[in-house]
Amino acid sequence: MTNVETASHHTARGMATRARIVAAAADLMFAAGVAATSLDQVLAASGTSKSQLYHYFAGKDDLVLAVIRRQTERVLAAQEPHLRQLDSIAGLLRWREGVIDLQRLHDCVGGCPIGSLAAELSASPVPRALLAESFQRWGSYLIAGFTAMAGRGELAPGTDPADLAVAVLSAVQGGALLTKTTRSTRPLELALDMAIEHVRRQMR
Amino acid sequence: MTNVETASHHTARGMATRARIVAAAADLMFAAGVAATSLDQVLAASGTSKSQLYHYFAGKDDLVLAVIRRQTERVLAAQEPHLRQLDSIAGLLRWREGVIDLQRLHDCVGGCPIGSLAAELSASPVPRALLAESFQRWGSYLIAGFTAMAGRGELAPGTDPADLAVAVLSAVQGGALLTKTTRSTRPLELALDMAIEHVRRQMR
DNA sequence: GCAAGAGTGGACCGTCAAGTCCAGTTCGCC
DNA sequence: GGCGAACTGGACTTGACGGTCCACTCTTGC
Repeated sequence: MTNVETASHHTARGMATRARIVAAAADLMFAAGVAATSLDQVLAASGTSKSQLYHYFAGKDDLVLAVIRRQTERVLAAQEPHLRQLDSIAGLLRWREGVIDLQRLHDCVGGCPIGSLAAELSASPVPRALLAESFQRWGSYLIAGFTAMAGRGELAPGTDPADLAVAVLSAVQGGALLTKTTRSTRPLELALDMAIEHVRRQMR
Repeated sequence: MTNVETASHHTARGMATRARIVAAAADLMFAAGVAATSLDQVLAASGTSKSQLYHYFAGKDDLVLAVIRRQTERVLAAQEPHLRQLDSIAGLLRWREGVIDLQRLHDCVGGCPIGSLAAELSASPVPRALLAESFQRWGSYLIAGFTAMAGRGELAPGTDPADLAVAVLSAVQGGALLTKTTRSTRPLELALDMAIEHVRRQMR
């Protein structure tokens, strides 16, 4: 009954309300963290009431799962223009700019929405599994690009696109964490430079 | 009056009590996060009472600062055998093993103690500043190693040891985050491999 | 047009968190 | 040994939080 993305029993108005709740929760949790965000804050920010929240979600934990899904979609959507062209150094460099611009947009506050959720929630099994899946989805775009490069014979034989993707993602996450701690885009820039150099090094 | 590491007004017994509180808090917060750890849990785990905690700390925020300091010391101490020999690829590889073993020791739960605190606390100015300092201290060991390499002419001219250190630290943090999310040491291994390759690339 | 059920508002409750307070004990020092 | 300060125990206050409940209003399908 809860946690339904598609309109099974829900009307258009209901879905809109649900979406408003998730959007408000995602913003607040991005800014302050999951634990530091109360349901009352979410209700105030979304202009809804307790009964509505519990009409659409089983509880806070369930809402958090919806937030994870939403943030995953948003992160991927924000990179969408670049994600499908990660099959060349030029494409990776364009993606690099996009990722860094995104951090600048938020003044280096909050870091990576997915990464922040992962840091806070990966002690709990269910959110952790969902977040692992989010990373995997993100990584799949990198893997697709690297696989295309390998298919064109641009990658040294024996290079595993999946391993390469994990390394690059690690660089993004670590760079984003240091960026939000130091309030400077520099760490993210350096980490991404390293990662792209790493890819280039596998080329031949 | 609070937050005194050295024995200004405190007796040996008092300092021991204080240390027990910080130790218990650090362990609990490492396992579950800062927000998810209550003072009552800390008291129970340390065998102390409310009045003692508030005798040594101004409040939870103040206790958290002490926890940051303690975890920083612990992380650096755990790497101590390797930290002073980061001036060669061989030294970096030994350090790599140490870092990975540490994650294995905790079954990939919790990630990097400093990184986890940074992810949760870098929205608040005071903890954030302290954590930035912790990263800088950590990085200073890397910088020392790279500077020694540069002094021996092993690094390509124009290579900035500080930039190199930030990139390597980013890899560790990102690798640790993915490691705790996927419950596998693989991401950390791949990230560290990439980072060390990155250093090697700046050589000669 | 009229049920049935989706959607809504907000009062209410139990719990547990941080933080306060005070009375009592131990310690360090003269 | 005795005085003051450090130290300790735990009852207590206050408030916020997640969660429940019920009365009420819209929407929709027939």
